[in-house]
Amino acid sequence: MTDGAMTDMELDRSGGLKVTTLNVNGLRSALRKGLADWVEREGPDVLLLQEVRADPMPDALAHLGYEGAWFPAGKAGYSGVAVLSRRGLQDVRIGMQHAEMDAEGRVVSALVEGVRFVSVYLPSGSSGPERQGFKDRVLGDFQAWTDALLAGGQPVVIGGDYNVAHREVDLKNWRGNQKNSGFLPHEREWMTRHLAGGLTDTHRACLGEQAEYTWWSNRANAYANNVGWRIDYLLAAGVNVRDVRVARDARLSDHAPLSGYVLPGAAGTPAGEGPVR
Amino acid sequence: MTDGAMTDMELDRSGGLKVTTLNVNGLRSALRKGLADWVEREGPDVLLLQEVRADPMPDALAHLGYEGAWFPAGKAGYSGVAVLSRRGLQDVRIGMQHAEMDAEGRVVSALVEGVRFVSVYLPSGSSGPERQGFKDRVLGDFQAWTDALLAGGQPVVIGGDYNVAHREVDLKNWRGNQKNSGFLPHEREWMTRHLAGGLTDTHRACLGEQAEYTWWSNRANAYANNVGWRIDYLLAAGVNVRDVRVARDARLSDHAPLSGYVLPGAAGTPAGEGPVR
DNA sequence: CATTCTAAG
DNA sequence: CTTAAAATG
Repeated sequence: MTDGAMTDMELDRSGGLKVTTLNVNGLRSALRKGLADWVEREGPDVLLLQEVRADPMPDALAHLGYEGAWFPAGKAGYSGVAVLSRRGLQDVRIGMQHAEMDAEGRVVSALVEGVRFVSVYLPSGSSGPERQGFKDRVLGDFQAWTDALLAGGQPVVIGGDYNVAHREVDLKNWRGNQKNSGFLPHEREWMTRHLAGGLTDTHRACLGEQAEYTWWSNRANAYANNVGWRIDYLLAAGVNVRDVRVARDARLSDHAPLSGYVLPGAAGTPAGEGPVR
Repeated sequence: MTDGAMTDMELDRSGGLKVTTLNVNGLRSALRKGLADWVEREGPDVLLLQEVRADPMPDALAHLGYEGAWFPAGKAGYSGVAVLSRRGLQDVRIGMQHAEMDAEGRVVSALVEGVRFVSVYLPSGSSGPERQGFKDRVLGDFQAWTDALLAGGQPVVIGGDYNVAHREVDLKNWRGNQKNSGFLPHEREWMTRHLAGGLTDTHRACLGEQAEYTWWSNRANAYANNVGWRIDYLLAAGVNVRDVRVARDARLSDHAPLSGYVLPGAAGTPAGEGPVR
């Protein structure tokens, strides 16, 4: 390798942390579909899981060197998040001190090599007005929680299923979904404010204006027809996340894994610097 | 073929009706496992099904010429019986005029070529004292119902899951099951009285004292180890049922199909005339 | 349409 | 252990 600027293909990742976020839609199901092999092949240092839908499974990836911080929901088989790491795990924080969110196991975080990694699973509103009302309330509360987190000045990476597509490019049929949960105007505006609070949408920064989805409904032939939504995010503050990509072909759940490289020593610089409209 | 007495292997079955009884443990499941192919291959004229666990499925075997009389339980996905025939179906009787039994879809019958075919699914008592109490009560009521049916003098074939093994030879571990539902002394005595009411246990009549089971638990390796129970019966009054056999290898559910040939013109003669101790 | 849980066997 | 349904997404 030569001195000077490196292109994306020859990016120096030594010393960085590879991170993957994935809504597993049932960890046991994802394991049946080959999650362990995928993780072994891809080798993320940090794994942020959502919809674990099981009690803590410390043995699931222990043979690959991962330890975990688990936060199941109060109700069995429902929701639940985890942070797994093969580079150690410090200062685990269970929940976000929010009775309703924490009853459903929706936020957990831990420090890995000085970076706080957050796994978050924001509620779906698609089952009805009651859950949409819950979602609307907790979006504001989650924003307050991240504001406080960012105020600490420590580097932060948030990975998770937000159940919100931000912009028209983030779902196939944006016109037909303007009245559907996940692409409601106030949800999109909330996401804009969330990012404006100091978080970079690292996937969009790497993508430019290209369409790329992270979730496809199980109904119809959504996956085959690529009728998807980008509702999973890797957001970062005070740290660079490069080479973000979606493993569309992994098929470990109805979501695709979203991965990137967290590079040290770049605090404060938004990753990628792509245009975010 | 020569004149004179025929051996079992050269039995003349022309003009007879082949009947099969089978607890399908979910008709949709049995269809997935190849029930339609099995029926096409075996060609029973009358099919007596138990634990249908579905709303009536008139299309399931219609392509093979079967019409049916269905009696689902009030509760979806639970119990349910049916009589299917490819030789026509007359005078269908739904239930046994017993509120509790009929709420659970446990008895249905119809006339085929002058013989009344009954499909019955007697309750299991294995889930607890409440259901055992129910079972104990309805055994007597079912006996009263068959007494009345037999009093009519018409030929009758009853096929079904009785959830009772009659004698020691009818289950692998009779010693260990003397206190378990399905082999309780009073259940066995009830079965003795039931048969004494004028019904022939046609399978035992064909078997002699040989052990042969019709059900194997899904737990452990009951099937592989042949740790089974004979709890499904083909009982007959006023008609001969010959060549009764268990299709152990069908694997359409946790029960095996039990089939025999109902021969006409033999009213009043117990089938097979094997020793019943 | 897929997941997990439950009730039932 | 297996089924089907229920709740949830």
